[in-house]
Amino acid sequence: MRTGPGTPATAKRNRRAGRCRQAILDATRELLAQGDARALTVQAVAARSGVAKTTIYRRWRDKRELALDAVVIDMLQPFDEPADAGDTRKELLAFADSVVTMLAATPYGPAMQAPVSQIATDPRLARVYRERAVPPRLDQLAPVIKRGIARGDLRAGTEVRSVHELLAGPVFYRLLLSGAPLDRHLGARLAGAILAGFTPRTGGAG
Amino acid sequence: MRTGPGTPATAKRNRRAGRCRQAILDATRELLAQGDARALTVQAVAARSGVAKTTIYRRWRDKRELALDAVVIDMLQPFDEPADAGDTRKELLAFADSVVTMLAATPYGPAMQAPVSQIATDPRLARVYRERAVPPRLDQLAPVIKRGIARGDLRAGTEVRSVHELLAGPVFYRLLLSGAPLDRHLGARLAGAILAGFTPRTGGAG
Amino acid sequence: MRTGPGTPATAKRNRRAGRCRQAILDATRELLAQGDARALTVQAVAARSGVAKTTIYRRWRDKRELALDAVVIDMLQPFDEPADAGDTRKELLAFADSVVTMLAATPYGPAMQAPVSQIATDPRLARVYRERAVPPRLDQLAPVIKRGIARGDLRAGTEVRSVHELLAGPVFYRLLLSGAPLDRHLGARLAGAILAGFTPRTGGAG
Amino acid sequence: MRTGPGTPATAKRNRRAGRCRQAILDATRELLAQGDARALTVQAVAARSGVAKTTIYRRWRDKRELALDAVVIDMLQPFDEPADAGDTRKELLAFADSVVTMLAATPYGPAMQAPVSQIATDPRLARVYRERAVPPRLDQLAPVIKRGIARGDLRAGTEVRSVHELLAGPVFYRLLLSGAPLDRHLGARLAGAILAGFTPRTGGAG
DNA sequence: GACTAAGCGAGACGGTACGTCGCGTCTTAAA
DNA sequence: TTTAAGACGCGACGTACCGTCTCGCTTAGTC
Repeated sequence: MRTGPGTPATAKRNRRAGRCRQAILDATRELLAQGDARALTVQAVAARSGVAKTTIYRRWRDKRELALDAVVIDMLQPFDEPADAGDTRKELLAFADSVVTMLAATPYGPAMQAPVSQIATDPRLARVYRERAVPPRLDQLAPVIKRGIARGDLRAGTEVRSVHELLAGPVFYRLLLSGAPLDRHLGARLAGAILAGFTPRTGGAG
Repeated sequence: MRTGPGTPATAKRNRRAGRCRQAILDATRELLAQGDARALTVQAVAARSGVAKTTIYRRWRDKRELALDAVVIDMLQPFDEPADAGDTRKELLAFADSVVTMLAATPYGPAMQAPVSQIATDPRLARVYRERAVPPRLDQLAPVIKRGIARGDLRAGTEVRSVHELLAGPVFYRLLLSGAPLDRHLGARLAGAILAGFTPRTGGAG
Repeated sequence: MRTGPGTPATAKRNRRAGRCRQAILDATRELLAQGDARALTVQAVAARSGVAKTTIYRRWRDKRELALDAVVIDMLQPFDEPADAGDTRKELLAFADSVVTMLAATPYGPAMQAPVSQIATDPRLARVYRERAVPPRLDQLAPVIKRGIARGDLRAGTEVRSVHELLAGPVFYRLLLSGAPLDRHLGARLAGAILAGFTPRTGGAG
Repeated sequence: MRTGPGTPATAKRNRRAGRCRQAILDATRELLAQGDARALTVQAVAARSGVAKTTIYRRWRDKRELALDAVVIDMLQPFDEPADAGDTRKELLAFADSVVTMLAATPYGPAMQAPVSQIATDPRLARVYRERAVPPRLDQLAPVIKRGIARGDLRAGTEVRSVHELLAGPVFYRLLLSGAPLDRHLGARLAGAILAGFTPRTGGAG
């Protein structure tokens, strides 16, 4: 019913709400980055962000959704548009490196572990992840694959999803299970595996 | 091989203790298999196994170690010795399939999710996993790689660990993150990737 | 007497908190009155008072402080101001009877046993008892002694504390140890002992 | 049915059993003497006495009976026969001092607190106390009273039990509740109170 | 001097209560 | 209307002792 001043009021409210939201997400990421999943406590987030616990629950159903939200945002932000480098290996490498870099970056890597591991145990979170985090990645990878096929570097019919699994799977495996470092060589090795596996002869796009 | 008065006592004690231990681990796996990580409660394990809560705590430090123990045992059980099939692709496929099969099996797959996610967030558990679950797998894979190199199917210097990552990583990625099915084709695709990547020409061991 | 915006808030909060507190103390006394010290369980208090266990622990450090609080309140409530009866024997008798009556009353007597026994074994509780329960009693008795001395019924220099010990000690002894009844005669006998001991001739205030 | 050699067998058995029993009681007293009632645990007694927990439970129903047994023995041991000193005050003082001394002695005083406080909360223990610990005391005091009456120092009809309450009550009150010291003056004051109360004139047996 | 039975040690076990932690709800005052 | 502040119900945690039980060993007394 209110007219006129309603819009600026809403704007102001949103501005305040936005500040709250941001403070909460920041605090969440800081806590996640500590590497101990148990450090992420709603009360700790509230204390660190200077926000009331109630305010957090008003916006997120529970701390796991909050955690997921905090990191999905991170995963979506550093997106460059996929560049045509004229070289399939380089493009695959660029993609693999973007995955490695994101997960290796401080504080994103440690901050990812808890939410990602929660994805594994909560179908609802998994659904959010699959719907919000994966498709953009596939969209980014698809043109690379397409050009690779066109160049004759990749087999016709190569599925984007399969390549993505092969590139991302080992990275996550290191992050979550083996604990091996996410170093510079990993991206190259993965790109190489896509092109030639571990066969003696260098792959077609060498 | 010690005989004498000590042994029967120990045996009997162990028999009783063993029954307890088994009941606890079984209950743990059943709860884990329900797919909801929060279903795994020490009290629930106690109730389901008909064992006192204290007995559980007498044997495991907390429910996470219990969970890890329950699944590590599962991971270690289905071990066949790696057979020389005379065909690198077949051997890689056999290995990949063993991973897929184990994680796909009911109730082991779902039961793995919770502990695996905990491994990701607890360095102590991660260490246990790396020390107890990974080496046997690498030991199993190593001769396959060695024979593959000898046959000229794999590049000299191919690292067991890298191959393992490439074979296991995508499987875990599906299980934990993407939720894609662990089907029959996955093993073949992974073995193929090792041998030829996604290049048009069939790999050396085709 | 502070007014303003703060007070109603506090009042309302206190009203709720007060209801909780009262329910807890009531349940505590009921359980104590059962005569079996082991019946006093925080969980039982919670169940009986319809309050969460945590709420109890938010207010009292442990069940012993709760028990002490529950009975100290009882000991402090029935305080009349010490009346000048013009007769030392009567005044001493009134005091002694007030002790007897309080400890004999249902449910206060049985309810006292457990906390009192705990006072005996916990210096911290003992301190609370001495600081909160004893001084009011001495304050009550002091004018009686003073008037008794003034009347020539009591020796100059008679210590309040000594008289109190002599009046209260046997009552507690019956309650806690001998189990003898806390009857009507006890107060009179104690008052008489103060005035004349058990000597043949009636004491000065006879 | 067995005759003859049965008795020595029992004797030897009893000798071993006696050693056990003694070790247990000693350990119990040591733990009680620490002043913290919670220090008395069956496991601690077992550990300290070098005896298996089972052995303790074979002889005592629970730790409270054990504790009571440990101190009742102490209360019964230091009995001198009541001497005719020819002076009622001296004899009363001797009795009062024996109570004070026993409860003040290390480690008996602190060791008494826990069991005595348990007497207060367990009718079964109270019964044991009344039946085993009190009568000997009364028997000891009775001749003193009798002689006091004969000498004209005490009123005819003075009840032993009343005098005992008046002498022992304040001592226990200090020990258990007020925490006041069990010093030298206490006995004298109590004996004096019996004889003259707190009246100005010295009592008949001064 | 072997045999038997009783007591003892060791310690796992089922169980009760403890006191703590964090969740997510709810109420209330103030902005 | 939204927020901060925080009490509350709740469920699980991991711990401490309890008192019971089983079982092998030792020891004491019998044959």
